[in-house]
Amino acid sequence: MSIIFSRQCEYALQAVTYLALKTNGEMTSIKELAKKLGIPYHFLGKILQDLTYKGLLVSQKGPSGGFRLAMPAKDITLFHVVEAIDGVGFTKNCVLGFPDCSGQNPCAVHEKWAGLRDGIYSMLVNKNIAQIAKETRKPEYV
Amino acid sequence: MSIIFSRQCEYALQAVTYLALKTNGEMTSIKELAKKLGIPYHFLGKILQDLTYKGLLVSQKGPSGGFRLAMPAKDITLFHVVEAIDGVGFTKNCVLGFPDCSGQNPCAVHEKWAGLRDGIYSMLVNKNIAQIAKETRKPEYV
DNA sequence: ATAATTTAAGATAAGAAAGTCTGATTATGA
DNA sequence: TCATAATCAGACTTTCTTATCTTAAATTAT
Ligand code: FES
Ligand code: FES
Repeated sequence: MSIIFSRQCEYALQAVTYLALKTNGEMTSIKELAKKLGIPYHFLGKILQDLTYKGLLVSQKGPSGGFRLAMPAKDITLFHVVEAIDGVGFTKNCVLGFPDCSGQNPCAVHEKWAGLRDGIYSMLVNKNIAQIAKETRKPEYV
Repeated sequence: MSIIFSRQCEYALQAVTYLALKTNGEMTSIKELAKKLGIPYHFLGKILQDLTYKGLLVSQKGPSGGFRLAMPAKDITLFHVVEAIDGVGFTKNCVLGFPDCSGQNPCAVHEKWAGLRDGIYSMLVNKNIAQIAKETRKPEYV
C-alpha cells in the first residue's frame, strides 16, 4: 500500500487542526479528540504526548485538563506537525527509492518529482492552521 | 518516516526499469539485478515472482534463465508496476488520512492535494519505460 | 543421464508500526 | 480532605513489512 504520511502523522494532523478550532484557551481531552476523530484512545494519547514534548501543544492534567496549542494557530503550519512526527525525509528522497537523489544523479523522473515534492511542501507551509480551521467543513470536527 | 511507495514497490520499479535496458529478448538473473541494484537477493526474488504472476514479467528457469519484460517496454509504464505491487489507493486517498476524500467532503487541503495527486499519476503514466530506460543515467544501471 | 544453474515455494525470523493495558501522577472541585 | 478526572509513562501485544533460509522443480549443457 502506498502512503504519504504515517498513520501517526495523519492522526497528529487531524488532532492539531481540530484543536485549532478551539479559539479561546480552552483545553480538549484525549477522550473528545479520540471520539470525534475516530482514533484509538491510547494511541492518540501517545501522539499528543509526543507533540507536547516537541513543543507544539501544551497539556494540563486533572479535571478540565487536556491539550491546547502551544502558540497562536496562525503560527503553526501542517509542516510543523509533519516535521515533528515523520521528519522531513520526504522533501529530499527519491520517489523510486534510489539512495542518492539530486540533479547530479537524477533518476528518470527526478525533475518531475522534484516539482511535485515542492508542491507538497508548499501545501504544508502555505496555510497556517488558523486558516485551515476556518475553511474546515469535515463532519468529524462538529 | 514519510514514504510514497513501499520498499517492495521501489525495488520493483528499479528492477523493471533495469530490465527495460535489455533490448533483445535477453534474460536477466535475480543475481545480476540484486547485485547491481543493491537489493536483498531472496526478497527481490519474491518481488519478481509477483510481477511475473501479475503478467508484467516472464520468467525462465535453468542456466541462462532469469526474467524479462512480458511485453515491449513501450507498452509498460511505472504506473503498471505501482498498480501491481502497491495498488492504486494513493490516487484517491486523503493526504490527511480522513476516511472520505472527495469534493463533497473535502479536507482543508483537498483541492491542492487532488492536483498534486494527479501530477504524481501523470508522472507515472506519461512515460513508458522504454523512454525511461533511454534517459536513465543512474550508475546502478551500468 | 547427469551435473550445474536458475526460478518457485513455503516456512520462518527480525524489525517496525500500530494499538492496548495498567498503574502512577497531577489537578480540580465538592 | 477526598473522590474524581485527566495526562504520563512504561510494558506489552498484535499486525504488517522486510528479509532470510531451505528445499523442490525446471532447464540447460556436457
Ligand atoms: S533521483 Fe529519483 S527523484 Fe531524485
Ligand atoms: S479529503 Fe483530504 S485530500 Fe481529499
